[in-house]
This record gives sequence, C-alpha cells and structure tokens, in this order.
Amino acid sequence: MSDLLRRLRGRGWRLTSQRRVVAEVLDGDHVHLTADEVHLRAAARLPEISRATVYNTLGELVALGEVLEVSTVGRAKRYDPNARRPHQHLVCSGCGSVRDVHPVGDALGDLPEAERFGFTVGSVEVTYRGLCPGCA
Amino acid sequence: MSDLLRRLRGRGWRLTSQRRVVAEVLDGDHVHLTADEVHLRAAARLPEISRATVYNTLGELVALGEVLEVSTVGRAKRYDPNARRPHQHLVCSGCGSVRDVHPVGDALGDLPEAERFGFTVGSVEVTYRGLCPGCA
DNA sequence: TCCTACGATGGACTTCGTCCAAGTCAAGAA
DNA sequence: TTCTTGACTTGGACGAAGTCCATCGTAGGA
Repeated sequence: MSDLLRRLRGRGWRLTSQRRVVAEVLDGDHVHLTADEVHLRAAARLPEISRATVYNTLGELVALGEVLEVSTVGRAKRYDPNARRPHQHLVCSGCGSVRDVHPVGDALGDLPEAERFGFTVGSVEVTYRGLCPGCA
Repeated sequence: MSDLLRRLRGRGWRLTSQRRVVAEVLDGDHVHLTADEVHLRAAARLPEISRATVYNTLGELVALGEVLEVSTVGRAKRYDPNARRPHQHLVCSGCGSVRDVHPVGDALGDLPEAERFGFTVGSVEVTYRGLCPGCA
C-alpha cells in the first residue's frame, strides 16, 4: 500500500476499491491529470467505477490536503498529488502541459499590509506562463 | 467616447452598439465581472443583446490585450479591464470577490534558469487567496 | 444611397461538474 | 464467522458555463 493510502486509513478513510484505484492513479511526480483523465485511467483497472465517485474522491483528497487543484484558464481543473512539497506551476500556453517548479523568494511576503484590504491572506499561487520546448 | 473605444477604432474595430455597450460596462477600476454579469448589465442598456455576442466581444477584447481573463478555480471566468497597468489579484475564497493588488518583488525573476526546463517564460500570474472582511 | 463583408442573433450543443435516491459493502461488534 | 449499519457507490438527471452555426442585420466605405 502506498504512503498516501496509509495516511488516508490513518485518518479514518474507509478504504474501498474505487478510492484505492483513484489514489493509485494519482501517484507520482509531475502528475497533473484532469478529472476525466483520472476517470479514464481508473476505469482501465476498475471498469464499473462511476464519474461521480471519481469527483467525490478527488474532492475528498483536496479537502484532506493530499491533492491540489490546479486552476487552468478555460480548461478543466487538474489535480496535483504533490501537495506535501510546496511548489508552483509552469504552464505551456501552447499545449497546456504543466511542470512543477520551485521559485526562490517569498511571494506571500511580497504583498504589503497596505495592499491586503483587510483580507486574511492564507495562500498564494504563482503560475508562470510560456511555451515549452516542443511548442516554441 | 472612452479611451478604450478610441483605441479599438484605431485598430479597425467595427463599432457596433453591442460592442460599445460591452466596452462601457467594462470601464473603470476594480471591475471584475463574469461574462454573465457583463451580459446582464449590457442587457440593461440594450435589451436585445445576446449572450453569444457578449462572449465574442469579451474574447476579442482579450485577444487584443485590452482585457484580462482572471482564472477562478471552479467558478466562471472574470474579466478585468485594467490590463494596461500590471497588477495581481487577491481573491476571497468565500464569496469569490476579487481585488487588484500590487505586490513588491519580482515574481518572474524568482524563477531560476534551472527551473525553467527549456520553457520560454513570458509572464507570471500571482493569485493571493484568503477571506475578505465580510466573509472572515 | 447602395453594397457587402463583418458582426449579431438565438437556439442547439458540448463540456465540466453536482445532486440524489436507491443499492452495495467495509469494517467493527458479537 | 456472520451480522449490522452507516458510509460509499452508482447512474442518470440536472445545471452552469461556454461554443458553434446558419441566418439575418447593419456599419461604414464607394
């Protein structure tokens, strides 16, 4: 059983075959699948798994902080299992592919108090846009 | 006629009443409307304007670089007419409202060459997330 | 004023995601 | 091991956001 599954059991997650398959599909680095791709890959191993279950499970993994939602303008959300190591994203404007990157600096600290307008700022998301070697 | 409309005419834009109304709705600072809100406000002045026209016009304004699309996870896109002055966004996780902010620092420079993986990085988008005073 | 290519229309369609009632099953209790 | 129960899954309906397209209308140049 993967580390992820072990942690989930430790949190009282009921371990069903569907959840196991979804968690396994999301294993690895630089994985940024859409819900539909997750469903496709999960269905390859467990043909009867439903779309609703995939959405439910992804939502739970996000709520538990095990998986990040990556926002992509005008496309389907992507899910990033690498939530435990903080990182940002580099997105190709051509083909939509995503790389994890680790900028230096402190983006959160770069926002002065005067620019927070009374908001309680909890996180910052930095997305670099450009063209990958294949699309350039 | 606003500056925006003047610029658009200069670029050969055919000025129809529909486009004029959409451009007028998007005038001002700290305006971050969804396509639907734009349609609603435009229809208040020009009742027969169609959704398709609003989408077309917004798409053209984005392509011309006059308006920015603001990505919001799991919600409708918002359109930001303040494309000419560089800024970033502070988004309320509760109600989805958006403020323009101006962080210090150089987010683009914070990405080391070794972390660019051969990409031609053109821009960076920084989104701060938190709760506005009303939702906190 | 007339022409015509560009733009607008609205309704069908697609994509992405959520909801729900009914059926199923993991895992603790006995 | 079997029972029990409530959490989980299912599939289909639904909804929101956005796109497409055939047809009609009109801005603006001749």
